[in-house]
Amino acid sequence: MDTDEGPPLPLTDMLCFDLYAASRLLTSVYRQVLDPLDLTYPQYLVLVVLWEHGDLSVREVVEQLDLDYGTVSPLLKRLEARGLVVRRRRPEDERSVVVSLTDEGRAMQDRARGVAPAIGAAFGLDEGDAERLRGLLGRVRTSAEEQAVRLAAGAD
Amino acid sequence: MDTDEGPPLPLTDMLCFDLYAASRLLTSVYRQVLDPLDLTYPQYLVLVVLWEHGDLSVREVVEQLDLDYGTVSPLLKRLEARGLVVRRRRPEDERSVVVSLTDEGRAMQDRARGVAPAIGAAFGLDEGDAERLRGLLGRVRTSAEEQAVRLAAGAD
DNA sequence: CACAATTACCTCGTGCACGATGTAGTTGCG
DNA sequence: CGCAACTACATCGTGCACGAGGTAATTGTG
Repeated sequence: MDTDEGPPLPLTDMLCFDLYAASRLLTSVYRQVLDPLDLTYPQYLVLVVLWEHGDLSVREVVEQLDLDYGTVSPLLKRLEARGLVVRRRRPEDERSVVVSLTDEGRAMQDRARGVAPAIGAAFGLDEGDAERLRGLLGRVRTSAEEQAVRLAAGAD
Repeated sequence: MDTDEGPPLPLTDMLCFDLYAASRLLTSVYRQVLDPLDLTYPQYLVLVVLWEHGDLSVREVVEQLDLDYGTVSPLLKRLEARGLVVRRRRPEDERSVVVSLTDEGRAMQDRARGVAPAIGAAFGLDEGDAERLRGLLGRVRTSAEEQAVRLAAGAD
């Protein structure tokens, strides 16, 4: 057992702050790039998964983005108000709502062609380092997921 | 000729999503750990910098956390309402507001002793990988900062 | 001294982000 | 069938997070 309490500012706190700050900073780069398209980063993410997968239920969007219904629901409402997507109840299961791209939503894919390169430049990493970063983040996500479950179980 | 526009889902999009998802996930772990203390993650961050540096002006808190006045101001207001900090106008410069810990704010440091280890477990990285991740994130932050400036200059 | 520029801070509006709660619609089971 | 359990969504309240816009205090300049 390790009773060491570590330095006054433990690495984990700093590491988490780095992650938090880097995430906010990249969102701000997205903001600048997406501003001409009048899109936010989460809205862009929804469009990305729709461009890739076509029609999706709200549930599937929630799963793809790992977000809450309470976040995605009003987000889709705004995208629908903007005319980029439509929401329809599925006839064979009236609980389910299918999200589909409109023509304007599909056209947005062309207008967003410059987004990824600009973000790539923001990272400033070569392919190897980018892959390394992805690997480390993937391990963190897996591990944090487990820890979240562990804590939830412990605080029953 | 090179008409290659890259894969349909470029790595940068996925990498940024990984960062975004990892950041949210770790915040959710913090949420579970900080919930008994009735603190949010940004509130905890403010306390961390105050524990380390002692009295700070609002400006210094903003700089330490790389946040906006519009974010920090109400955040400090809530911390003051909870009795963890006090805000006083600096007599020699009435524009400046000094944030100080109360006794209760200092006492919170003891109660928060378990936070860092729990977060460390969430990362699930050994010291070497943690350092590597920090290094990569540091480079991303530097590079994204430059790109942000570049874009701001380009969109004048 | 006047007064423009700057600094430090606050407030407001919009959009996430999530937990809690509510509500139709569907399924499972005696 | 009757009805409890479950699923898919929506809504609400709170707290960031940031841009825009405002105010008071200080500094710089002629």
